[in-house]
Parts: sequence; C-alpha cells; structure tokens
Amino acid sequence: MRINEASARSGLTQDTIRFYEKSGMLAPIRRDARGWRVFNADDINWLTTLERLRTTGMPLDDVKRFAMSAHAPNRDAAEERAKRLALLEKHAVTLAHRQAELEACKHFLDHKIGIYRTSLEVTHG
Amino acid sequence: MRINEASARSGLTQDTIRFYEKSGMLAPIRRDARGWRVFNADDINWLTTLERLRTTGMPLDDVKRFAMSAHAPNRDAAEERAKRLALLEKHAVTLAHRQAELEACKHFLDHKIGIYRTSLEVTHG
DNA sequence: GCTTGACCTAGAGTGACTCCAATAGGCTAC
DNA sequence: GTAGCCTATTGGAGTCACTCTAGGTCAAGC
Repeated sequence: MRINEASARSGLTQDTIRFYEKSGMLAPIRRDARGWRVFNADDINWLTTLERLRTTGMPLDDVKRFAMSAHAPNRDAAEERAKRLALLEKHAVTLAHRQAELEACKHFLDHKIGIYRTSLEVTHG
Repeated sequence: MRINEASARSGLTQDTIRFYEKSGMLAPIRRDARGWRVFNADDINWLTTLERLRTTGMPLDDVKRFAMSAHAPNRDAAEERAKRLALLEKHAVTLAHRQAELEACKHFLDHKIGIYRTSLEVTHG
C-alpha cells in the first residue's frame, strides 16, 4: 500500500511518516518504480507501535533507541529484547504518572466548572 | 514574593512565567525599586490555574482567550463568565478524550510488556 | 496534449517553551 | 571598599516534534 493508506491505518500523518523515515526510525521502506514508498503489513504494525509510543509521550530519542534495537542485526538476542523491555517499562511508569497528573487536573477543572455554573445560575435565577 | 518562589509555588519555571507575562496572559505584575517582579497570592492562584490548563493540554491561544476574559474590565459580567465557562467545558471534553486515549495506549503498552516478559522468561528458563 | 492528482524532496515555519549571554543591584568576607 | 556571588533583568537564539510550502516527477483521464 502507499503512504496515504499507511497514514490512515497508523494514525500518523504522511509528513510524520516521512520524518520518521528520515530520522531512521523505520526499517528501510521499499520503493516502486516511480520512487513511491510501498508499505507492507509489518511496516504498518511498526508505524502503529510508534504512534502509540508517541501518543503516550515517549520522547523521540527513546523511540529511536527502541527502533535501533528492534532493527539491530541481533534484534532477537535476549540482550536486545531486554533493552526494549526496559525502555517500555520505564515508559509505563512515566505514563502512570502522567495519568495520575491528568486525573488531578480533571478534578481541578471540574471544580472550576462547578463554581462558574453555580455563579451563572445565581445570576440568571 | 519574588519570581523564584512564584515558580516553586505555581509549578511553572521562571522562564515560563516571564514568557506568559510577555504574552499578555498575566495581569500586570508589580515591580519593586530594582525592577524585580513582586507576586502576591492572587498572582500565584492565577499562575497555578494557567499551569493546570497547560498541563492538561489547553493550547496557549485558548489560555490567552481565558486570560483576556478574566482580565477584561467587565470580567464579572455574566457574559464574560459564560465565555470562560464555555472554554473550560470545551477543554473538559478534550481532556476526557485524552484520558481515554491514554488508557487505551496503556493497555497496548502493558500487552507489549507482557509479551517481552514471557519471551525473556522462556529464554532464561 | 493538457490537466489532475498522488506522490517526491529540501527546507522554512510553528508552538511552547528553554537556554544563553550580557548586565545590574545587593550581601558577605576579607 | 572591593571581590565574589546570588538573584534578578533583557533580548534573542536554540530545541523538540512536527507541519507546511514550493517546486518537481510521473501516470492516467479527458
């Protein structure tokens, strides 16, 4: 499939996909006779993984490390897999913190909204 | 209090506070004889509110709108308060989406971690 | 044969900070 | 009283992660 469909399936924009390729975060993408990128199912899986890591706020440098390890010649060696696991575990902790933070802010926001609502009701009542 | 303490209390860096002031998101901050900013309790409350809105991802343009309304001459008019309430409500919806998204990504991440863990256990076992 | 449309590239622009260099006033230590 | 240090000040450059623009190729449709 071409970049348009790859974008739709992965949730990344075409620009972002090109940017990730340039940054070395993708296994080399095949090209057709015209020079257009041709994506296969594995590519889409990989793009989707990157999208999820980024959506949850993993910094690009860490995503790059993850990509390097996943595309290393010995990528199936226990050592490389342990490296990727460590990155994911570290990220899971960050994500949990972020979720707690958002939850706290949500309470703050709900509280503010409550204040505005009652004050406006009083005005109109 | 000075910018150092304002930063510690609000959770914003000194640079960010200066940046917000320059961008017109703060009521004019008093200065002492040396030209240093002097913050009072209201300033800190306001900074904290901004911090929370930004932490939850409200774009600066919306925060600016919120600030404009809060510092408008008729800021206590029902009209202005309704404007701010609308901004907060819109943002609450965005935040709820974001939380759902993070939750979905968390499952993805936990699943991946599970796969890596079992594969490494097998290797070592 | 000409337009349209999906793609290509390099490079500039954006949002929201974040860091840096140069400057200045005030406190303590000699 | 002056040297060093601390906390500020400013304008402007740098960073991250895209996002957009300009200009170009090529196959297909009218």
